[in-house]
Amino acid sequence: MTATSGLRADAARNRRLLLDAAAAEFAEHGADVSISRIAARAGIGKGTVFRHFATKERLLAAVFNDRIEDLIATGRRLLEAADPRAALLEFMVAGAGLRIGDRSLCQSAASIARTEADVRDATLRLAEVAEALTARARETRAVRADVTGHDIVLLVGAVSQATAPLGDAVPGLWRRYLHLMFAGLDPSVETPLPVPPPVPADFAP
Amino acid sequence: MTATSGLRADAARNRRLLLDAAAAEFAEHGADVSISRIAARAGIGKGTVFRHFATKERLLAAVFNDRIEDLIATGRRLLEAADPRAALLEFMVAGAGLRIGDRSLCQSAASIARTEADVRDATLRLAEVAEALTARARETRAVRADVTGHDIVLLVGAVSQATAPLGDAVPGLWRRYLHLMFAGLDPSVETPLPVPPPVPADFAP
DNA sequence: ACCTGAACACCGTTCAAGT
DNA sequence: ACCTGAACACCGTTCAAGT
Repeated sequence: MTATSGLRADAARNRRLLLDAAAAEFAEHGADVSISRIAARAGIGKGTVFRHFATKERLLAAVFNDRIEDLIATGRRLLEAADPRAALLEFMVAGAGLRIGDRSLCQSAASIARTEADVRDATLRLAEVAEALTARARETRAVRADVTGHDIVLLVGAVSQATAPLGDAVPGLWRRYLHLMFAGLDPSVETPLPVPPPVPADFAP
Repeated sequence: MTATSGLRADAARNRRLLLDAAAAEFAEHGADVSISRIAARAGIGKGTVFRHFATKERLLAAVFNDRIEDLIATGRRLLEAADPRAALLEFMVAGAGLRIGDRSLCQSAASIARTEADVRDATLRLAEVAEALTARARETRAVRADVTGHDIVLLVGAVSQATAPLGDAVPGLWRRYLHLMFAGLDPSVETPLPVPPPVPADFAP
């Protein structure tokens, strides 16, 4: 949820209407829908859109951000699950499922992760939750020792893009690649990786 | 290489200049460069661009197609390598490396694979080469028995998109995820996959 | 303080006029 | 046959005028 404090009543209301309309339009017609369409759906003038978000990219980032926050909440919940391995897998399923929901939005948003400050912050917090989940799985030897939370976040994104060439022709196909990648995390084939994992500093603009 | 037979001499020459200019501009500035820029770089009028390619998407598809043809050639060559496992890995490295070269182009092109006939055909021929390479690896138990050529092609695409959130901040990072995914192909952890692989019919428009 | 729609610059695409 | 640039519809963004 993006902040609405300090706003006049009508402005706060418009902002909410705008975000809801944008989320719906992005999901239905992809990231290329026009601002006019979104404004019309929200019942506000298109000039008002730019008063709340300086650029279309920022609006996209805000919608994407809400999605990340949802996943962070899911991750926190899964930290209390009994089986660390199952919890990590479920986290990845939830993340990939979320992103599959509107792939177009997430595809455009991926390249924004570093340029938009709020998306970067949310991504780093998501990576922290992922790292906590991964640490539990590492300790029980459920996954290899050299895998980090950042790895998990990037792999979830990769899963959701893997089936892009097929559109929605084979609805659940992404699960195939999620399981294939999860198998790659197994300690039984722990050959050394050629490159170290990314660190938070790599996300700096 | 896209066909130029049956064209008048000047048209064939312009088509080549256009494709070269488009490839260069897409690589340098991403898939969002304007047709005007491309036309200017090719030294032709922008009206001429649309005489050769009815739409910007089709131009993008043509450039992407040349990239796929290159990879098909690489795959054919690797079919004669001694070690099936090393050959498959090298094929995936070559494919991901190619796509990393201009990720923006490949990102836009992914969603076109099914709508543009020539891209679909090239993709299917690529999958055939990948299947031949995979079959050799399967026979020597270098990879699990339930992995197909289509799987390999989709995984290569996934690798190239995995690091999109980081841009070019960590240059060789994609190799980390390629090796992680390749580890997932190992027969030692062959848990059953939840969904069957895609078949050529799934690429039908 | 916030909203609005007309105005602007730019882009993909079309097409009448040229060779 | 093919090339060209002016013309068109549309988009993201700005801003003067309103409340």
